[in-house]
Amino acid sequence: MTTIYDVAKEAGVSPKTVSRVLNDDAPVNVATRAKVETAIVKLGFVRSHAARSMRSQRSGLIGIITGAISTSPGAGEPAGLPDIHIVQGAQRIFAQENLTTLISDTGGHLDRVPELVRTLLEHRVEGLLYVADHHQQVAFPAAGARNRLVLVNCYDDESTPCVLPDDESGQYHLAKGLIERGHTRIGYLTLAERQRAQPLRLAGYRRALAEAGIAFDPALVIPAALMDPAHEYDLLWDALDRLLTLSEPPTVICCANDKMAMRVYGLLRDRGLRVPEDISVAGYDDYRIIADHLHPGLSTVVLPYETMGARAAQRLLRIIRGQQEPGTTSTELVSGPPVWRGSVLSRTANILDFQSIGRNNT
Amino acid sequence: MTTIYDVAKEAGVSPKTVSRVLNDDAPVNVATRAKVETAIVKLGFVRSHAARSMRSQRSGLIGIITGAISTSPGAGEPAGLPDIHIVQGAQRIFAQENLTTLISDTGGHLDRVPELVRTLLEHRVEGLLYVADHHQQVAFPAAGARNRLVLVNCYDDESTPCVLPDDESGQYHLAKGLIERGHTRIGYLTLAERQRAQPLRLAGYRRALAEAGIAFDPALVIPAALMDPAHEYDLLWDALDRLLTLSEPPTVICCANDKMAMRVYGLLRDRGLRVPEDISVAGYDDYRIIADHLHPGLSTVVLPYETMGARAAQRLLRIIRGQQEPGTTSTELVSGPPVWRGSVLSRTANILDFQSIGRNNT
DNA sequence: GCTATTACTGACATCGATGTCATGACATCG
DNA sequence: CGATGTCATGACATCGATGTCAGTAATAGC
Repeated sequence: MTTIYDVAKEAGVSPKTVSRVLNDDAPVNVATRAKVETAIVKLGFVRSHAARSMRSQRSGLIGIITGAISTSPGAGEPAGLPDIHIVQGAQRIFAQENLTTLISDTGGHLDRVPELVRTLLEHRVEGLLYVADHHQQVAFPAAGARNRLVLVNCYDDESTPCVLPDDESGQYHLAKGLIERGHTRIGYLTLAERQRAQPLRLAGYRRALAEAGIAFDPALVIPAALMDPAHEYDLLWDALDRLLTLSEPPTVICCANDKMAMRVYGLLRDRGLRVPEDISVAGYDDYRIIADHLHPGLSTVVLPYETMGARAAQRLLRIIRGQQEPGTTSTELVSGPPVWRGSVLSRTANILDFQSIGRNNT
Repeated sequence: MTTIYDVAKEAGVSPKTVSRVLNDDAPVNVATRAKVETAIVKLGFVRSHAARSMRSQRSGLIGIITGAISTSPGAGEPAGLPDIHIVQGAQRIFAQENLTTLISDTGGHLDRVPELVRTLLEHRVEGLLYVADHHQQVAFPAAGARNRLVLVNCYDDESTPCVLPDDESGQYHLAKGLIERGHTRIGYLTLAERQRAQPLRLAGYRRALAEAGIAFDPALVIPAALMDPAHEYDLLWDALDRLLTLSEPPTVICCANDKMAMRVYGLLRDRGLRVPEDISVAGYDDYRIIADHLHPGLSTVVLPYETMGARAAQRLLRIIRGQQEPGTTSTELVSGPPVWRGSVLSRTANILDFQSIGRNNT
């Protein structure tokens, strides 16, 4: 590899002058600069990041720890949008700031995290992002990075700064939108109880009902997702059956995520029900590949992973740069709007029209 | 940051001895080693990668250039499995070898590639992987990395080593499997003509037909995917309509990818056709989120991205280490098997049964 | 016309590790 | 018992850049 010394010799100047040309540090005579630049091109010189960052004590690196890249197929994937989108959003911000991101993948083995953190620290990352694959509590072994760490999609009990999805608000706005569209019997196939998002979303659902003066009916809310996907299908079939055989069945079914909604499409079709003419369906996540391409398109709630990643990145930058945090709270919530596609029928426009459709097809 | 000098002072030894403990280079007295290790823990010492790699001339870094992370929603996504799986496979191999991967994202801007390459070279990556988002020809500006570069999912005209999906074989085995299941009229909704995979897959389709002695009927093969997804939907509807209104319509429809198959599910349902009782459907990619969760499950062909990534990584390692390449060819094909799920009806078991089903529902 | 800046350049030390070489204390061998 | 080898350790140079400081020449200010 050629060094600035080679370049200096070639151009007949001192190494320091080459450095000045490279960094545009201090004034350099145009003729000198030209000579140096010619030499650089001629020798194909490329700066050594190692030498540079060693001297300047700045690595220009940000570490991201995630399981996104290797959430292996088959491993208990906790249903939801792939967290790679979070990484995406963060990387966008860091790239703008000329920071290189060093992405470390857990490969699904959480016990490898301390090792990964160590590697990142060896690279002298200036900050660290920990990205979880779903909203959860974690105990991140930050070892020496505690004060330049931001958690994304997770939180801990040490008030480490974190960025979380606003599950309550998301489900609230979805339910509110459904009510505005004339639905009052809103079925809800939920996540497993112990999923962190679950009580939050349920709270949002109930808030929307309460605001509209609709009584909460526990029979309409059934858990239909398990951590273990193996038995999930039967569970879903059963939950759906319970909803549809109620004496006063729902006119719309909210699903805990888009993947579940996709299955519900199939199950409803098996029962001879059309979406949305006979029954409306909504999801959660706005998992584009599903929501966009299902037919009809799936109404759902944006799980704002990209934004969360970007926010976390901005927050980390503020911390690194020693700027005062705007608020004093460690938790930052990011909410995503509902997206309305064909899967939800509006019953407000013309009730009579709806009834005639219903009569023809039930 | 503490250095080995600090550790040396704390432990009362020379820096070199600390280095020896760290690298387990040369024999160190157990008592000395203990002192050093204690000092390391006490001071929270972490090696500097920069200094290390500068001296040893080994970075332990591999660069990966991809658009995987930021194939932004909305940008003309060329339908297919997200290339993140390729990165995944490669990273698995590199992690085994204690190499850290530096993932550079094009952010969808191909013109940023030279800049990314430069950054990677500044980090003195020992090898470079370029990952494309679909099977295509590229002109990669390798600038100085030409001899430690492997292309994945793409190839160039300079015989750079590359790893590609075996599209011919994939479609061949799918069609062969369909024929074995009693299908002879096999509809095929293809990719756009200029997609590299298209002629290859068509060749596979025709080879299977030829081997079974079935005449090729051009009316059964219709392009239904565009590079621009905006008009794709109408195109697909029209293509499907043409297939279904043939005097002798197909008993199965092969789609260019799983996403298209998902849409076809919906369109077929609109026409009152049941999958697979009335018509079978097959996809391509084995995009798990779709293929697994559609109802019924989608029969498709594995696009072996994870394996391709791993193979490319292994190949790059061989190149870096100066080991002789096994073959002399620059191109390495990786084939993926068909996966049979519920969307394809076997007509071989009992033809009469099938006919009765058909009569009831047509 | 003399001082105060500014433009431009280079010598040298330094960042934090490791490679090379030297050295002393023992152990082993013939 | 002397020659040789191994263990254990440290002094010193070095990797490739940049920060500090110094110095010269040209320009500006009064």
